Amino acid sequence: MSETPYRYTADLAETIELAWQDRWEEEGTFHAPNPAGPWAEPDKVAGREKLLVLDMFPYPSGAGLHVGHPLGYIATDVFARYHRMTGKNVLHCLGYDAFGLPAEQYAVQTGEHPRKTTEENMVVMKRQLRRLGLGHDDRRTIATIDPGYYKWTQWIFTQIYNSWYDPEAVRPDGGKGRARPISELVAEFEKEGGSRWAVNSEGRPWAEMNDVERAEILDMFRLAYTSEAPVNWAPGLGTVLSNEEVTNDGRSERGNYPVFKTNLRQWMMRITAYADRLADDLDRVDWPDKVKAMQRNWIGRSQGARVAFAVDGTDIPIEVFTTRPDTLFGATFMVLAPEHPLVDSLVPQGDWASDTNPTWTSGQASPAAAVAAYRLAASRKSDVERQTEGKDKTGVFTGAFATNPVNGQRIPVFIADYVLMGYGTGAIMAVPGQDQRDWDFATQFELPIIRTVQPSEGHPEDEPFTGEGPAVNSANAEVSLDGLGVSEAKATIIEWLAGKGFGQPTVNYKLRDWLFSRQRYWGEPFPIVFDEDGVSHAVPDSMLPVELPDVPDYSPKTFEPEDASSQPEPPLGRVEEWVNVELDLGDGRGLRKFRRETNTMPNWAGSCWYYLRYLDPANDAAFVDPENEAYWMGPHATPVIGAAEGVVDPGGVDLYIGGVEHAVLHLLYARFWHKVLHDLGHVTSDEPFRKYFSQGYIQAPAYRDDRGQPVEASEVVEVADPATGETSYAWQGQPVTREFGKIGKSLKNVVSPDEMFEQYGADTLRVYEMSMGPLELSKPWETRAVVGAQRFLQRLWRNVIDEETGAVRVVDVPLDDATARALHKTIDAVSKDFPTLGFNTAIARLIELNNALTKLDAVPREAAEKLVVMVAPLAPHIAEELWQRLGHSESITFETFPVADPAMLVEDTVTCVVQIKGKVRDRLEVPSDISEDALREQVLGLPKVVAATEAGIRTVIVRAPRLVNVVPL
RNA sequence: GCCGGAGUGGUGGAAUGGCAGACACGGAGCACUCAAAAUGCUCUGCUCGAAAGGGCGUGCGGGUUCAAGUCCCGCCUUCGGCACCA
Repeated sequence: MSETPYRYTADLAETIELAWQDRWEEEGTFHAPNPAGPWAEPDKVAGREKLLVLDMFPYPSGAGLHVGHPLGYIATDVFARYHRMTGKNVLHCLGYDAFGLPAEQYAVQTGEHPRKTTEENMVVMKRQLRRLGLGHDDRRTIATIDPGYYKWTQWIFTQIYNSWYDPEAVRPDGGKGRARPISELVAEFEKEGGSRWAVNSEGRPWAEMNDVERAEILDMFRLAYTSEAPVNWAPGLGTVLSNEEVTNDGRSERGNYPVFKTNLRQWMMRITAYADRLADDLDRVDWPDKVKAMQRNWIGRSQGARVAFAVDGTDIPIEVFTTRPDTLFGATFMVLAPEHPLVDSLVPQGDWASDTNPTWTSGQASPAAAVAAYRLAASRKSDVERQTEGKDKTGVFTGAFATNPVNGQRIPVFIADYVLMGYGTGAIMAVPGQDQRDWDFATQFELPIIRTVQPSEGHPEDEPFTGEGPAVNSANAEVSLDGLGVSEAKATIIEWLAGKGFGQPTVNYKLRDWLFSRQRYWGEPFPIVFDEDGVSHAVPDSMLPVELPDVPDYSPKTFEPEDASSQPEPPLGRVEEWVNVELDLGDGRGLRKFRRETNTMPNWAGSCWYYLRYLDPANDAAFVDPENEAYWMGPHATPVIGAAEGVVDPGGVDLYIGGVEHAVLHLLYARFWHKVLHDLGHVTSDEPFRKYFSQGYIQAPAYRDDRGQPVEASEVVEVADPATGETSYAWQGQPVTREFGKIGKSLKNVVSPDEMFEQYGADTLRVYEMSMGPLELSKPWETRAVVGAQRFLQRLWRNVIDEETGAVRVVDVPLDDATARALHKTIDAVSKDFPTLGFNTAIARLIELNNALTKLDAVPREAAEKLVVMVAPLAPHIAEELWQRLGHSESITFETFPVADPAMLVEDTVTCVVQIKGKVRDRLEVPSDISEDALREQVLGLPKVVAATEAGIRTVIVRAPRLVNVVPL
């Protein structure tokens, strides 16, 4: 029989934790009231501040959670629980991003319906999350695979499909450019003499066009449209991918399959229309600079000019984009991407001109032969090969010459694969004097180099100069840039070019439109049907959702991963009775025959708007009640900290925590959808995530044997060398090497939260994870160290409960002065740390206070109660239990967080540090309100100071009351 | 190559320009115990010293300052992101 039957052990923790989780569920403790909609409880909303705290949408993985996953969930939970104690109406919940590749791949292998495995995984994950004691509003746990959810995903798609971007329309905030219903565009087309009109390629006006022609015109405007364009095709996956899903070595982010560029008709999202707003509005949100930089980089906005170069023998000029129009006088040749559509019309018939430099011809007999050979070779090169070639420039002369508009010089036109068709105009003016790549090419092909910016002193002769400097060699009869700085020269030449009709200022972006269709089964079907003319139509709202049908075979047709010539075939295409339908779309044309779109949406679709559905998940009439959206997400009265003067707050989720791996993909797509919904008047907020915080990762030790293969980490033992005391590691008797890496199956280093619950309890796990270090840092997991968190909670428990009798042992006596001061210092520190996510330092302060209480003979009730309240956000179960045992019947959840008494924060006396020449030499207890003069005098009288200043004193720095620095002569 | 972050004890980490190393893990010792575990207490940056006390110390080299982990300049290492982006 144990002598301490009431000790806080893992078993007791489990009993307490399960009991409180049941009670929270029964009482609906974390149900957050809504102002409107099906769950309207306006009286509970009134007079309280709101707070919306969310985690990134998780995928319910079949392996369950490991200890790295809950880091962010615990952090948001602590934050949310803290704010409930400050009286706010806090909404915190979590759903499932349940469409996804793993379930589908499992289905392909086993024939098991992906819905079944996904739902099973969700059950496991739900259990694990509940066991953590997260204060989620469980009514709002949505899943993207529910038809009731994806009905609204499809509805949003039709909203985007039925919209166009009007760059001239004025927004409520005064800016220009917003989405408008496509019906308004059609109305303008139909208006005779209206401000907008359209003609098709044959010159026929709107009124005379047939349906197919009109659909083609509208596809040029719709924000969701189909287009035949080069897309990323991964034969090994059997699907196409967005640019964001392709790694920089030309492989799929998921599965690491080769990706090829193929021309296919696919669904696209016109995200480029929002490029400026997506870049500019980063100034309005509170996000890590790193993530803002990644988005800006991805959008890749650059200011420059478009300049047209006339070409000998054709009427069509070559248009280039340049960010350095000031260097135009140094343009000595041009380069087109091999795929550039003008190449064919440029290449002259017949043989090379007799004076052609032999290095330009690559040994081919004629320009046409050389170009054909080079294009073929370029098309066969993968992105990887193009990259590994690095700076070795290849290319070939087209035989054509263009004219430099500023000086009339005839300059040769090349094709080379260092110019990319996907950026700018796919053609450049080459300025070797001021560009490294052009310099390399010019050197290789013996082309002239003219410096048009004076290099700085000492700049090597044999290198291009890309820095700032005065323009040289840059004048014609009408304009001179000589002597001007780069930005003045740019402005001057652009003005001249524009006046002459040779060019105009322009802005270019790296961002491409978002490829939105996938040839997969496990995703949202498009709410789109095609009529017998092949014209697309949105399915009317009344027919949503378009439910995902069952199929005999879940796999898209996959191919040899290297088979670039293969074509995608979506699985839904095999369900003929689903694909071919007769519908009345309500457009007055009655029942007609249609074919359904057989592609499905990418995984990102469901995660682009889920945070909005949390706000009103039971609403059948709308994706979210506007009042609920305005309440939870609406703009704040004041902009975020650090935002520029005059900026309007965008609103959005008050705190969003998730991994930085979604910095570009999810966060950019969600912002885009949100802005469309904002423009169309469906949401008041202009950004989805007002404050985003990217948490670090938890890494765990992994071990490899002598062949470099990972071995099961849990079976590795630590061996201490008896002679040197150095530790090494062994697995089944063999020596292994240790490293720290991402937790997962591949490194065999998974630590499950289930093990932690069993050995320590959820509260201990929560405290340990929050105490490891700053939330934004990646930190190594150390199971051995978890015991520190458990000891803290155990001491806390013992301060309140007698381990032998189970009786409450706090005493109803007033606080002594030292305890009161320690308590209020802790309150002060902790209430600064919680709102700023400084949980590691908050825990350190709480441990200090708890240890101070441990040293008392008996713990005063006031100190114990306030400590328990402060611990509650971090370790809610033990706090609830102690709170109840201290005699309270209500949950601690809404207890008011203690407020520090400022009078208790000022000490009567403080330790003054006495420095001599900046080094600490003595200490002195002084009254905290001591005057500078009195302190100086006292310090100068100290024996050590007297001894050190025998030669005299140079200066004395007094920072009363904490520091005096005496500097002797 | 470009952009951004990080380098502090044996380990994770803490420090509005003002006592470097809070708190925790690990380690050492002591108490309790027949013993062990658990728990409690003490010590724990390196170094010289019996001690008192001293010297050194926040990746490296400079600088600013009475005073630098913190600010500035130049490097090194490392981790992310982007990358022939005109």
